[in-house]
Amino acid sequence: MSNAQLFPGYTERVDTSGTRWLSADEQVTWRAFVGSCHAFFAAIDTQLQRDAGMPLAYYEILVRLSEAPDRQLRMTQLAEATAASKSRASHAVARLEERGWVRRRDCPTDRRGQLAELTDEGYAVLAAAAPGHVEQVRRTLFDPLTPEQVQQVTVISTAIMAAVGSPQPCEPPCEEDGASCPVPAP
Amino acid sequence: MSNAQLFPGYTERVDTSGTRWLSADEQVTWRAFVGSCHAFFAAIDTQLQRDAGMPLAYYEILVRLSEAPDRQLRMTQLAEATAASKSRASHAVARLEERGWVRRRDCPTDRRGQLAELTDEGYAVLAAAAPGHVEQVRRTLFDPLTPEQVQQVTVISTAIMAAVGSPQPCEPPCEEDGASCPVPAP
DNA sequence: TTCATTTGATTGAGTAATCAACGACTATCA
DNA sequence: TGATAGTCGTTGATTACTCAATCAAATGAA
Repeated sequence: MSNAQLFPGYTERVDTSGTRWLSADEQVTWRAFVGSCHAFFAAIDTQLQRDAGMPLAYYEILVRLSEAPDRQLRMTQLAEATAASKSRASHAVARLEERGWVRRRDCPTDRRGQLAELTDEGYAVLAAAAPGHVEQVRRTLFDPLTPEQVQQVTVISTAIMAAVGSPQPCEPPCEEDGASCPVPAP
Repeated sequence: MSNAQLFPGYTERVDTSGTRWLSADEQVTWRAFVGSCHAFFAAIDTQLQRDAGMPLAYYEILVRLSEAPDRQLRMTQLAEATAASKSRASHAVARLEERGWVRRRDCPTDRRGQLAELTDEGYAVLAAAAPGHVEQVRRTLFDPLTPEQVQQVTVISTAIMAAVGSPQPCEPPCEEDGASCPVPAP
């Protein structure tokens, strides 16, 4: 295996294996992207863990439930809404249930089904966590960017989402959706 | 706790608690960003796991080692280079050592220190994994974006990194760095 | 009806990440 | 020299995520 093949000097080109290696600029972009995403979500998680005792993934579950009619969601819907596998949703809800923030109910229309329901305590915890979390998102995402850059984040995110082949970016609910006073998330 | 306080109707404003809630547009941006990052890195990990039997975090360790002089790095340097804790680096290197891709050596100048060294087998595994990984990165990040948007990714990532307060985006090494034929990464 | 298929959700095993605690060594300064 | 503080790296416990297997109920075709 030759070095030339493995290390084409950061020039934009295709080698004998047909690989379209990254150019020097693309390397910079890629590493900046990976590094910033890592640092960003680590900071989000650290703040939430410290101030609310939960990671972002759990926070998102509480948010989706808070936005749902009657604060209830079928397990499968919850999994889809949080971009998680059914297994992950099931495990996570089990933990949240231990803390008393979520409760499981039998689905009245499908005896296989389960409804995850946000408890009053869960709602209170979410409401208490929201301001600090939103402030953290603002400080590290919106404040450092210009309005044009924020718009670009939306456009770029949508393009990546489409390329990855995922359903679509998860929209916040409409106000007439029947959601019962959701916490403003994010 | 009032709903008005918790759910200010997606208008941009500050409520009585002083929280700067997200506007409707910001909600869309935030959810698109979170969703696309999640989907993107999940796809990257899926491809690497399927075709090379390792997650991105392990791939990055092999890349940093491949770029280092003598393919060696002190554990602390490796942790910094991969934006990981020492603990995480230590655990990860232990797994990679079990697979024979990395070897530990005593540091000659500091008897507390350990050097993680990429083995020939590890290098071969990395070289074999690189084309598929780079192709995945291209398909899901660079191909769907315009050159201007790619440039914006760099600028925006740098701004976020600075706001998070992390050292700086990890640069790819210069060619005169003494690196021993690194795999082109990412 | 009966049987096969699909869907809904959970479980358990295996792997990975975090956190706090620790042992070993170095550096500094009296 | 000796005491103290700091650095290097590992360990073990806890928690989280993934994957494959499983069970139960609904669906649909013969």
